[in-house]
Amino acid sequence: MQIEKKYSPKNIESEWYAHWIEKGYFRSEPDERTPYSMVIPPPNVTGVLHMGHMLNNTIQDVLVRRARMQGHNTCWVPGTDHASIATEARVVNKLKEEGIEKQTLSREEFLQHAWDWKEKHGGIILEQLKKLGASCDWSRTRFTMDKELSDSVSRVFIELYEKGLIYRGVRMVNWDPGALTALSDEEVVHREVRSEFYYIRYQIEGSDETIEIATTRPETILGDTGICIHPEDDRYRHLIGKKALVPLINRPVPFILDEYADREFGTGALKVTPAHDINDYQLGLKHGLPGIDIFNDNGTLNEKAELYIGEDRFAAREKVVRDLKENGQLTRVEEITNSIGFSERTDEVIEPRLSLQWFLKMDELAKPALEVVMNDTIRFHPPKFKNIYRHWMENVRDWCISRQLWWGHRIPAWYLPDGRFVVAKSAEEALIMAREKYGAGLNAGELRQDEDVLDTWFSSWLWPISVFDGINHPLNPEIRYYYPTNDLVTAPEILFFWVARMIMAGLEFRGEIPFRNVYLHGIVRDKQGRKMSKSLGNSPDPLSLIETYGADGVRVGMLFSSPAGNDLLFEEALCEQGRNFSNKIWNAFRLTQSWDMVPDMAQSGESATAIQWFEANLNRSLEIIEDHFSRYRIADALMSVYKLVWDDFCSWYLEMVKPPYQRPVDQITHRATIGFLNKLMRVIHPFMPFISEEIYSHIRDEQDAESIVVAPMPRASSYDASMEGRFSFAREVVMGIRNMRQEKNIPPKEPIEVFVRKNDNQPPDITFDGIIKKLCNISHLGYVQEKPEGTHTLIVRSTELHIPIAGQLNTGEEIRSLESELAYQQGFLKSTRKKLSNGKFLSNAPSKVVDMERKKQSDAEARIRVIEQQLRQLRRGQLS
RNA sequence: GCCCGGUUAGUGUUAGUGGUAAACCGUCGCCUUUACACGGCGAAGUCGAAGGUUCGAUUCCUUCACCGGGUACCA
Repeated sequence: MQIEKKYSPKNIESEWYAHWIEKGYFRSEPDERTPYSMVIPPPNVTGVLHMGHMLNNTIQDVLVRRARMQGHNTCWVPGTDHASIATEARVVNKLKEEGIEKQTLSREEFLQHAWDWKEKHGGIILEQLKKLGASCDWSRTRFTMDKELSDSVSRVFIELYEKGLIYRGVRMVNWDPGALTALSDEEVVHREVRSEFYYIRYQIEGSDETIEIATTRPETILGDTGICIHPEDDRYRHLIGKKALVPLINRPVPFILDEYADREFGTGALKVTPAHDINDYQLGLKHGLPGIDIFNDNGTLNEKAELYIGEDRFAAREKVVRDLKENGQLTRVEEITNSIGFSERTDEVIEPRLSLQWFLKMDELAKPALEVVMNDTIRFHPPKFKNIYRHWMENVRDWCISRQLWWGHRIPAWYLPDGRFVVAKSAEEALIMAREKYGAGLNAGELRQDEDVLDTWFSSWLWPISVFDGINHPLNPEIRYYYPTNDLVTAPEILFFWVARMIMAGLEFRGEIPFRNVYLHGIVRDKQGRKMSKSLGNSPDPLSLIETYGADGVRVGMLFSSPAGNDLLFEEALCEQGRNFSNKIWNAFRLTQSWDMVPDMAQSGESATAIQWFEANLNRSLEIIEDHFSRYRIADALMSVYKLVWDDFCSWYLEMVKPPYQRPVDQITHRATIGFLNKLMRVIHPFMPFISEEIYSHIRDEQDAESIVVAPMPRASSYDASMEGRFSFAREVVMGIRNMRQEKNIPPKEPIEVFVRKNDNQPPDITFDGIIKKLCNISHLGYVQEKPEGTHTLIVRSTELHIPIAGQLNTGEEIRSLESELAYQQGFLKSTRKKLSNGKFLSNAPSKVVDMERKKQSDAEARIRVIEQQLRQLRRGQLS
């Protein structure tokens, strides 16, 4: 068989993926096996694959594939999210490009456009995930606005309303003047910004006196309805009962006394604008000040502002400043840094605004959801996120769930003409309910459904339940089998948006946690640590990465630098490393395929030892890998696999058993080697699904599973633990000799002789002697009592290796290197001696440590003896 | 401001430990050896700073510096 020298993943990957789908390996139906279920964090339906998705889904796929090979009935449910704000904005923009304004369309017409857009562009990302190798059960693909899922949303809305947890009320909300909707607290991102701090002089009514007030938002003076001063502030106490005139519009406003005013900050006097600041709002409530809302929805000023009507708030700010300056009421301007809220979606500056919205009470939902995380019923990986979670949960405020948008789940509330309302599943039920409640005479035309939709997260929080239809049909066999899911893999960014709320929903609607483990991975950043974004243009195109390095290579590259919870500084070189690893595996395979196997050939002792050693090593590594997985240390698990394959299998094992050029290999060794390769492919399959399947398909036995996807994951079994120690000495010898060859310029082809002098009275362990001979091209390996003449000496631990060297090269350099080694050893010896002569050390340190110290001392002494002896000899030679 | 987390080789990524330090990548040097140059062999660190506890601290404690995250207030 002719096998390419370089592994090329391109066709292999797409063919295997198609094959897996055709065989239905990713499909899951409830059966008698233990389930392993997981839901995908649904990407935005209009989204395209970016590096964050690649990382997120690679991790999930590793977990799922491993669970599948461990015999679980695995179900990874894919799907997408309708993303109200983002999708609506895109559809609005697209319509604008076609010359259609949203306002000119009816709700139904707009939604038709939105659905068309979704059908056309939605779910591209899911196709892209297939390129990555994601082993989702595609037959279960869900969308948050599917019928079942939408029904689930209104059902829980009604239930929570009836329980009194959902209420409607006027509150100060975060208004996004770009998206024209209210947002929840979580959708506001606070950033420190350099701002101007304006000092403005207010006239006292009926007097020449003025009072100075500082503000960062001078345009809001037009909504001022009071001035707050501290009750004990002597500077201003005399003003009580008087009124100040709001500059430019001369509205008289009263002084109020409240300890909220900070005497140290600004001028100590605070303007109160109850309609546009949460603290002012509370002050206004407390002291009976009216609120004057001077802004329109889009952030322009309305007629209540009296001035600059129709102008944007930032333009109005400049004009207010200009006009105040002109009339001398602006006394000075300072630079300050303050924190400003921005919309997470549109990046508009959030306008705090009084508004009638729907809210969900959080206290009762938060308590049990906090408890299950703090007591590790749900485990966070890494656990450091527990603290952050607790902090949020303990300070959670009610959730504003209504959005002034059309794309999403419409709020199931119907209003009577007088504003009273009912909450019901449908218009029909609403009518019946309204008649019962408010009078039989009502007709359908008099009821109007709420215009708003629900926050997207109000559907996402049900995701682990609703994908199995567990809200509408709580006892259906699927939800009972798959819920709770096992693991959730996501980014800490959405810990509150999503994870916390899923936990609340799970406990509230199922009485059970939604998942047992939450794996939180970092953000993919570029090499300079910047978040990858379209506008920076610093994100590589995931699909072209896959094209270049293969999905296996990219997966490995992403995972290499991705310890749990830490951000990942992505470099393309990591994918290159992944690709190189593919190639290494490929060539190991190629080597085994090039061997001629002769059935009746006797197995060499070296091969038998090599097999024993690798068997032990493999099991030890499997133990380590299992431990890493059990602690969700996926990058570490991969690193262990990488070293097992590259170092242990390729660099050591294959070199040990490799037959000389064009010579055959015996049957036992051949079979064992293929068996190892088979196991290694299975261990590696969750990380590199394609190349492992390709190689497996060539080497599998008749009785093996037909595909590696469903082959059993090797498990660690008991092994000869002494092998490791014995081999590690042999490895030091081999490395020492290789090193010496390089230093002395002895080509690998030239055979050498080695005479070993042991400096202890133990019989030598010759287990690896044959292998050492083979790996170092040693023609004769013997044990001696006396150091032979004319040899170069290597010291491994306290054993001397004497190697005759044809031409003595560079004695001086050798002396120098021995001298520096001697100095190091002497320093080392000195420190151990110091310890051992310290009575306190001997009496306080555990005896194990003291023994170790004694062993170190005797080893060092032995080494020093050998070095000194050799130095003497070299110096003699130099003199003569 | 408060609360977490971090600082270990090269303005890289991370393990780890009360007994003079590991891995990956990168860099550099040598090697085109018959699986693989997408390869092989090798080199380089006062474990952020200062104190303290200890026979002994990179590890435990305190303070500080810097970085990251969360969160509050900021008129």
